Amino acid sequence: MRKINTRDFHVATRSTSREINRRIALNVIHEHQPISRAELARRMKVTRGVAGVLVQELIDQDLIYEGATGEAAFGRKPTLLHIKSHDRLAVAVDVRFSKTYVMVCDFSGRQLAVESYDTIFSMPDFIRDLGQRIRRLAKAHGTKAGIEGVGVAVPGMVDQQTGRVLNAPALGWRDLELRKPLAVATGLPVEIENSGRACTLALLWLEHGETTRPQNFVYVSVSDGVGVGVVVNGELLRGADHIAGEFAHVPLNLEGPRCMCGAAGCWEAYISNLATLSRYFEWNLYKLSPNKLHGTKQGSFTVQDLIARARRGDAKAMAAIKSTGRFLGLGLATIINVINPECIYLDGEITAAWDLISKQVTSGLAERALTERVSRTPLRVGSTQEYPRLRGAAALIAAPTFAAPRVA
Amino acid sequence: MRKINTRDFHVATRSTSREINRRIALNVIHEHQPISRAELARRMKVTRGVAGVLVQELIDQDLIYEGATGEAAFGRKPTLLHIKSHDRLAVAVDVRFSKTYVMVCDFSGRQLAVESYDTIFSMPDFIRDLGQRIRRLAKAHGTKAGIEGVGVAVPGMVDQQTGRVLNAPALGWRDLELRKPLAVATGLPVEIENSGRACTLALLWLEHGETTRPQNFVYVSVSDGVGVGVVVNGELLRGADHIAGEFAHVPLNLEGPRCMCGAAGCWEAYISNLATLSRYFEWNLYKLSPNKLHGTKQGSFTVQDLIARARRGDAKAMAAIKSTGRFLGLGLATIINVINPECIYLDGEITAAWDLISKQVTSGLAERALTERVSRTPLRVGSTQEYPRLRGAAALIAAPTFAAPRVA
DNA sequence: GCATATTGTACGCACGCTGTACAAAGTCGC
DNA sequence: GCGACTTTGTACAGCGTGCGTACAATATGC
Repeated sequence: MRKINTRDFHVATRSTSREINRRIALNVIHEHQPISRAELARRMKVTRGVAGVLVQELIDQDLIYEGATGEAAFGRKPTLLHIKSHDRLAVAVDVRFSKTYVMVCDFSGRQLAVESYDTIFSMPDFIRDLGQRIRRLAKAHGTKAGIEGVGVAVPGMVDQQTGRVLNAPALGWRDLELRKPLAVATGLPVEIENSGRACTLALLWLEHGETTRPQNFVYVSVSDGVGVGVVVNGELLRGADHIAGEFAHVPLNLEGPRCMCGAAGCWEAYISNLATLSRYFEWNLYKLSPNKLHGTKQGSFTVQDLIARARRGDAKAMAAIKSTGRFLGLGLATIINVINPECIYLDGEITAAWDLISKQVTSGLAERALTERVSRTPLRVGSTQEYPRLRGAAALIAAPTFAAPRVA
Repeated sequence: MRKINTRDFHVATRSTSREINRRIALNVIHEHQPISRAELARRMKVTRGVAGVLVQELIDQDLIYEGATGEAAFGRKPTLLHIKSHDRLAVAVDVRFSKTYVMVCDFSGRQLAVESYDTIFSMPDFIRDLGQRIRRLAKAHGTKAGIEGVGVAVPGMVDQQTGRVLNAPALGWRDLELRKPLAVATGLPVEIENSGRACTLALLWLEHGETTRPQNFVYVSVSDGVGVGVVVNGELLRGADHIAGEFAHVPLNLEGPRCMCGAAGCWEAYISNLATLSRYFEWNLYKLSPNKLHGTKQGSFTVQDLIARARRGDAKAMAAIKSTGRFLGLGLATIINVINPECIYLDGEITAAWDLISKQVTSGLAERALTERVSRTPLRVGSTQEYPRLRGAAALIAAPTFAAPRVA
C-alpha cells in the first residue's frame, strides 16, 4: 500500500494503459522467450487481439523480433518472439584501485570486447583518456544503432542523480563531477553508480539462467571493502540522498577495530580481505590510523593465498577464515532483521572458502536473527557470472528499457 | 526504476486510467482541502472537464462532499470540496502490558470514544471480551455506514498478512491467531500490526497540521522497547515475511548488555527505559537472564521521574540520561546510513528530556554518519499527537481508501 | 477431404482523456 | 444600471485503448 506523492504524481492519460501493458508484455517476453503471441495473451490475461497490437508496437520500436516458427501438437504453429538485446550496445566501465576495465556489451550483458589499463587517478586525465577509449571502441564495435550509453561503477559513494562522486577513498576522489564531463567527452548518456549497487542492478535486470530473481533481495560483496545493494519491491533502495544501503559501516562493536571510513568496529572492519589477513598476521588494526590502512592492503599476499594455506592444513589460517565467517554471519543477521529479504547473494574472494566457513556463517546468523524462520534466509554464494561490476555498469544503461512506467 | 514482477503484475484495463486519476484526485483534495474543481484541475494538470467527472464519482462514492461556496476576486465563485472522513468510523485497539485501550474514531484519527481496561493475557478470553466491547461501541457510536473495521496494534512481531502474532514477549503471546477469530467475534474486517509500525502508518496516512510528511522517513519510539517503522517511497517497509525494519535489535556491541530478545548488545538494550534506569540504579544487565529483565521493569520509578531528578540537579540522573542520548544518536546513525531517510520522527518518554540530551544525540549521530550531509538529517521530536498507537491502529483501516492503485 | 484445434487479425463497442464551446455567476468600470 | 471581463463548472465531438466476437490461416488426424 503506497501513498501517492501529492507533490510529484503522474496523471494517467489515454495512452497510459497502453504504455503499462506494452511494458508488461516486454517483461513477460523477456522472461519467457521464445514465446508466441497467444501464449503471451494467456500469461497476461488479455485477449489475443490486444497482445497482437502490443507485440506489433514492440516490433516497431525494435525491442523484439519474430523468430522461427514453433512446434505445436495441434493447430496453427506459433510465431515465436524474442527480445532484441543483441544489437543494442552499452559501454561499461569499472574503476578500481589497480586497474580500470572497459567493456562493450549488449543489453543482455554479453561481452563483445574488454580491455583494462592502469587506473588514472587525476579526474580530468581519467575522463580525457576514457573518452578517447570509448570513442575508439564505439567506432570498432558500434552497430547501426550505435552505443546507447556509458555506465560507470565506482568503488565509493556516488550521487547517482547528480552524477557526482561523493567519496571514493580507494581512488582519492572526493566531491568530483564525473557524469557531465564524461558525457561531453563521449557524446553519450552517462550513468554512474556505486560498484556494489551496480552489481545488484546486474542481478536484478540482466539475463541469467533458468531461475528468476526475487523482488526482495540483498547483494553483499566482500572484497577490499564491503559493497551492499538492497532491492525492495523490485527497486534498488536509494534513499533521500541516494546513499542508502550502507550496511558495510554498521557497527558490530563500537570499540572494535578501526575502519577506513574513520569510525571503529564497522562490519567491514571485521570481514574485509584486509581484516581477514590482519587476523592471520596479527596486525593490530585498533591502533592503525585510517590512511595507514590504505597502505597495508598493498601487500602481495592475498585472501586466496590464505585460503590455500588453510586447505593445506595451516591451523592459524583456518582460524582466521572461520572467524571472518562468523562475523560475516553476524552482520548478515542485521541485514536480515532490518530488510527481511527473500534471499541474500554473496560474492567476493572469501566465498571461495564457502565449504570451510558456511557453518560459522549460518551459526553467527542464527545467533542474532530475530525469528527461526528468517535465520533460514537462503544464502546464494558466488553464483554470479563473470565481471559482475561491468555487467552492473551495463545494467545502468539497459534497465530503463524494461522498467515499470511511473504511474500515480 | 522498478522492475515489473512477472509473476504478479496488474494489466491495465480500460478503467485503469480512471481509477488512477480518481485516486490522485482524492489525495490532492485530501491535502489541499477545501479546494475547488478548477483548482484541482490545475494541480492535476487535467482539464476542468475531467476534474468535474472525477469529483462527481468521488461524491457518488461518498468519499468527498461539496461544502460552502468560496471567495474569489473575480468571476464565478468556486464550490469547495472536502474529504468526508467524519462519518467513516473505525475501531482502534492498542494492547499493552498494563492496559488495553479501545477507541472509536473517524478516518482522520479524531477520537469519539476511548476506554481502557486491564489487559487479558489469555488469547481466547482476550478475543471474547474485546469482541463484546467492540459490538457495544459499534452500537453506541456507529453511524448509518457503521464501523468499517478494527485495527489492532500489538507490542511485538506480527505477520500482518496472515494476521498471526509471531512473538509478543511483553504479553507472553507466541505464534497465535488473532485476526481471524476477532473478525468472527466482531463481524468486522480486522487488521493487526506491530505497534511501532502502526504509529508510522498514522504519520503517513492520517491528517496532521500544515506540514506534509515526506515520502521517505523513519519513525522511532523509545519506551519499554524500541519500535521502528521505515517508509520508503511512501510505502511501509514490510519485507518477505513482513517483519522488516527491526532496527531495535541491531547491535551496538556484540558483548553489550543482555536484551529481552535473547541476544546481547542490541540498540534497545542501550536506550530502552529499562536501560536508562539501570544506568542510574547500577543494575547489571550483563548478568541478568532475559526473563529476569521482564520483572525488573515493573518498578514504580519511571523515566519521567528520572528526568525530573536530573532537572532538579541530580548529577547521576543527568549522566544516565545523557548516556542514553549518546547511544540513541549512535543507533540513529545506523538507520541513517542504511535507509538514508529525509527525516526521523522520535517519540517516547525520553524525548521529554530533549533539551538535555539533544547535544549527545547529534554528536553520537555525527560520530558514525557516513557523510556530513546525512549527519544533518532532521530529527522531529515528540511532535506526534495524542494516542499515536491508537491512531496507527485506525490508519490500518483508513489507509486503503487513499492508497495508490496497484498497476504494472 | 473433413472435423478439430490453435494462432493471429479485424471490427464494433464501451470507456476514458483532450480540446473547445458555452452557460452560470460574479466583479469592475463607467 | 449595464456591458466588459473573469472564473467556475458542464456538455460534446474526437481519438486512443481494452474487450468480445467473428473469421481467416495453418496444421493434425482420421
